[in-house]
Amino acid sequence: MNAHTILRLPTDPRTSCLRTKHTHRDGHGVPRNRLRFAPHEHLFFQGDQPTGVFQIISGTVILYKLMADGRRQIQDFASDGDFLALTFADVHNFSAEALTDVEVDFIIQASFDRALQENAAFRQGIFTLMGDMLNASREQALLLGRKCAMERTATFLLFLDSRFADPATGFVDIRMSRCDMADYVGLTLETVSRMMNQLKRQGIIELPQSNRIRISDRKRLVAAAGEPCEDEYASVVGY
Amino acid sequence: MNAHTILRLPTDPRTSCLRTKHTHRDGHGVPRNRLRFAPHEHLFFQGDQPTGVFQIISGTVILYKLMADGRRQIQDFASDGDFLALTFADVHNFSAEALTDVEVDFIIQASFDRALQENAAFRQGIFTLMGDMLNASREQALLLGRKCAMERTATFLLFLDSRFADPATGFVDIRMSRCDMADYVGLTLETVSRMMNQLKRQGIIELPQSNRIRISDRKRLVAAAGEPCEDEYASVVGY
DNA sequence: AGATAGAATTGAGGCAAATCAATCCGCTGT
DNA sequence: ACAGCGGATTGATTTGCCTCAATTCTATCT
Repeated sequence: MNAHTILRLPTDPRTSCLRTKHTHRDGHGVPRNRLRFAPHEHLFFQGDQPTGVFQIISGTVILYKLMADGRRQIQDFASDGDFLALTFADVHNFSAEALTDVEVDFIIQASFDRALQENAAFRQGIFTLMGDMLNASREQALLLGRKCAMERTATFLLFLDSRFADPATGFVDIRMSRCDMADYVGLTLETVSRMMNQLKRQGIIELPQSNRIRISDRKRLVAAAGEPCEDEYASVVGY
Repeated sequence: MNAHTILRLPTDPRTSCLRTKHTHRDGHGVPRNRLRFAPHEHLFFQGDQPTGVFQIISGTVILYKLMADGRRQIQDFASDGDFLALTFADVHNFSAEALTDVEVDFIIQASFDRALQENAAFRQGIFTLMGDMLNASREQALLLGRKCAMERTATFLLFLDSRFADPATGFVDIRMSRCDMADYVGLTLETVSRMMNQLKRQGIIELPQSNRIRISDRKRLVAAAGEPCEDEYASVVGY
């Protein structure tokens, strides 16, 4: 089942005050508060009112949407350097849950807005990041809308490798469960497990433990991921 | 079949010069060139190098990605007021094709970047728009990853209604084919057709012609679209 | 070491949507 | 009015993934 019980423990305001370490300032002079979250704690819930922006210092955060019956779609696994809650809406329209121990810097909305106004380099960085997030989301839409189970799984493993591989050994320590993977690629956990073990049997990946992977034949894995339209035609249009 | 032959007629530079009407300036003082495209013409292709930004004045543009074997995922139906090609990457990673007759304003990259630097109101508008696009894309991911055929179709019809309904009559003139719809919601055209006719038989929508719709029972259509998680818990967290 | 629990794997069967195929419908042009 | 064509609809069948269920594996605790 992808449906799962979500522990919606309301974060106690007193506790969250305790979270706050002393305010520091980043390279752009923006004041930040360092916060910590344990696995399964929520940074915010869908429906909450945004009060500021988070930047992840360490750890991984799951961004997801829920349906009424518990079906879950994971939008992203955010990690070091990523910004969360870059919204201009009046409510968050997804939830953010710590997958691992997480350290984040919290920037209150007013400080963030001011930095955006006054600091061109900061603004450029945020713009680029939003563009990247949009690209990633649209790539995920292609995966979810048009790829088969094996293509989805292979694509996801390439994503994991690009984000979390140990540069020395090439191994990826997978932090999320099969259910989390399934809820990201729009399959069931059983199907994800089957596809991964099929890739292992074919000698495309090493899977010494269930949460440890290495790509042993990248070319074949890329092929299994389903190729994008390669005949990319660069039209020479002189507007 | 979702695979379809794409006419990749390279836009002749001379032709595209002829497109250009005289430059005018918008309310922010940004220079714009009015361009026109006929149905099936491309504004740009996946893989092209971005040269500027488009804003749609009238008509509808399909944004889509292709896979090597022709599978297509439509990302968005962009219409009046929408901006296209708001990218900071060095290549477009989707294609943009006119669905109807289209009028757009083209803003060359340098002008756009300057406006972004100098004009706070313009910047705010673009920021908000990018946030909206990201939200829309993530909502589509939920649809593609976790909704069944009927939910997808109902959701899409609500989207059509919200964007294209005639405010006087409530009717929507559907401009795209069943194949286009299917490539947006990740189904086949046959399944989309079946779902729409099922909604018609149930008295939820009127479908006097195949390209004309009116919602007659919005409540039931919303229910058929699959409800989001309504127990949205607004945690009172005082960071 | 043995017990226990949670996660992952593996198998068997069912079902929703895809595929394949045949009309049907609404155009356009003659 | 009629033929011809592309798109939409409808039906029959297949299939890829889901569902349900049974082990197996791994980690933790006593």
